[in-house]
Amino acid sequence: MLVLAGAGTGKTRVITVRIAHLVRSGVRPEHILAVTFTNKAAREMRDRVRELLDADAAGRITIGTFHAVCARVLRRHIDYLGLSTRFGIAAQGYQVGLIQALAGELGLRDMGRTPKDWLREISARKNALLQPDDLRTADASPEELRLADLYESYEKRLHGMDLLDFDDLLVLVLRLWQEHPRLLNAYRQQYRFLLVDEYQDTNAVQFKLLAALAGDRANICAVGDDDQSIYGWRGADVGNILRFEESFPGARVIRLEQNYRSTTTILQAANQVIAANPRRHVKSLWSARGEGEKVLVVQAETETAEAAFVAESILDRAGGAGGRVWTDFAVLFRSNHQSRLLEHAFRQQRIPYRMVGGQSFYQRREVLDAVSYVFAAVNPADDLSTLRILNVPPRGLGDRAVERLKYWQGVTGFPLQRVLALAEYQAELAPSAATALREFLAVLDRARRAFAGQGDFARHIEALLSEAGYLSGLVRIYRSRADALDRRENIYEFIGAAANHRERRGPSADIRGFLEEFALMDDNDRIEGRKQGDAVILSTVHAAKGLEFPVVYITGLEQGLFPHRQALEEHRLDEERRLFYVALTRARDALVLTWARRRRVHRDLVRRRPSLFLDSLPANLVEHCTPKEAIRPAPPEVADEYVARMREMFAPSRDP
DNA sequence: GCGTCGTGAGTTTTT
DNA sequence: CTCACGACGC
Ligand SMILES: [Mg+2]
Repeated sequence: MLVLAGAGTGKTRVITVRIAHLVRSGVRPEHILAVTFTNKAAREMRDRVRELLDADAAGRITIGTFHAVCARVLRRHIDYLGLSTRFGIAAQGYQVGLIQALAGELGLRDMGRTPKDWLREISARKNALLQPDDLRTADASPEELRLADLYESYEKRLHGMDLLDFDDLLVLVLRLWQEHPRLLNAYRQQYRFLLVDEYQDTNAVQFKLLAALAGDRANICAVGDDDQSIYGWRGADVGNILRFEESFPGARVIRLEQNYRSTTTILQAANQVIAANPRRHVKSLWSARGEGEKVLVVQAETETAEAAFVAESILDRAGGAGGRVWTDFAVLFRSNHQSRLLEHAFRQQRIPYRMVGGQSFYQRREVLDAVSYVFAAVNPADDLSTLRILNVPPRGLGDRAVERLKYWQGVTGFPLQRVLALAEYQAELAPSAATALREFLAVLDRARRAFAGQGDFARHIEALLSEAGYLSGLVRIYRSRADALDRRENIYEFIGAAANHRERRGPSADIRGFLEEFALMDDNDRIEGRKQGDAVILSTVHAAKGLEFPVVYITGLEQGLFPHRQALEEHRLDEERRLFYVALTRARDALVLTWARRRRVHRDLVRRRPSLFLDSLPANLVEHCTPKEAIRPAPPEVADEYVARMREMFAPSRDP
């Protein structure tokens, strides 16, 4: 069954209700697999199932992202493919480091491509199920051949260190099932009922995984909306949802047309925007929620004024008669960096805020350093982590020491940590550096043994970072004291996440389980205290998928920003428009769209033009204004009351 | 040969 | 703003 329906029609609810229905009609919860797009969505789904059924049943259902579910499969069975079940997961920052090293070795530096570019290319090939050899066709360009080489050594090195990247999690499960039909059969027996949310954003591998698991029985329930496909850049294929009936013959397609979320104004605006896209399933969405406010388009003079306006406007609306709390407001943007200015404006106005999703925490240098210390201790074969932390803080092991290290590795073929321990190598170092090196190795060794035991690994992490001189070295690594303290705080967030993991999982939890979870999580889960509390939500449009808010601000609606410059240049506007559609349809009651006439880009102040998406809104539903006009002046009596209250606050106390 | 400081360049979206 | 890289002083 496919539920193909527009935004706000209750698609996700269909899945939870169906799960409850299945269990009530006698299906064992263990036989149900529900796949969501994010970990947060998985958690929410489990919560809702718990409400509909009970905690026991909810706990026995498998609910998770493709990546989380696949990681579990590989933990049990990846040895069938000749890889270790003790694998670690390499997050993006880690992959970038590896590509950088390999690009250097293969002479691929300075080719006008960043490591991230290479990585994106490799990831695209992997998700299309292409092996390096598949790229080496007779008519392959030199460029493609270079990519094949890089791809091949990347995988070899990664897997040689018992590490998998995100794509591997999916690709290797598929390979596992293809090469071992008996295993596949066992998983088919296990997962007899498949439910998939956000189906429009599945990619080729994910589709094949589902098809393999469904088999002939095809007991699959997918929900999605082709208009909300926004991950094409990551290999997602809208074709999966458009071809559902061919892929799963006999499947029913159900359409839902009532939107329970938005006012008719918001819905009509969104409908008109998305109507400009070709090749889509046209849907006639309607809402019984009434007309509501007009869509407000606010033109600010500068990007700072734009951010200030958003903060003031929220303050204004929150104080109004609507009885709004902070979480009723969401501010959405195209790119992560746009959050900076908004955060600053919110801090100035003392408005509490919270970023949704994001990967920036894991990509922070100090967090990656801390993770690398733990990786290097847990897995002595992890050369990349070892190299990363070898001279952090400075131990006198600079370029020359690393060059000699590589030489000896070439001679012996040992992993780096073993080379570092060689007397022949150490003899080439300055005495002070050799001493520091031996201490470094001893600390890693102690940590390794500590992690192998059953103890509290959060404390072991702290001990490791402390004994290695990393925590105390922060003040030397980073110029300013404030910077060092900030970074220290982030490292303690990492340690706190470890403690938190152990609290939840109990004493049987181990460091590998924690590292896996930490790699798969988003920042909100990584950072304690980011989770709860009444606060305005800041989010990229991508990360806001599946969420809804009473009042939504969409900022930076300018040519080049939203739609993004590259999408404009490469004529990839359809997905940008879907993204705008997703943004619009997050709103229940009110929409405020903003842009700035001038904006600082890099170092220059640049004149901006309004987004072409603004032109596609129905004129009769939109009101244009400046920040000043958008914020209602307080009525006189409110102003009087305010003045009176201030007077009272500052009046001399009448108490003796 | 190591470490620090200054300069300049680059910034979509995420599991 | 943050990172990578190169120049320069130790
Ligand atoms: Mg949904």
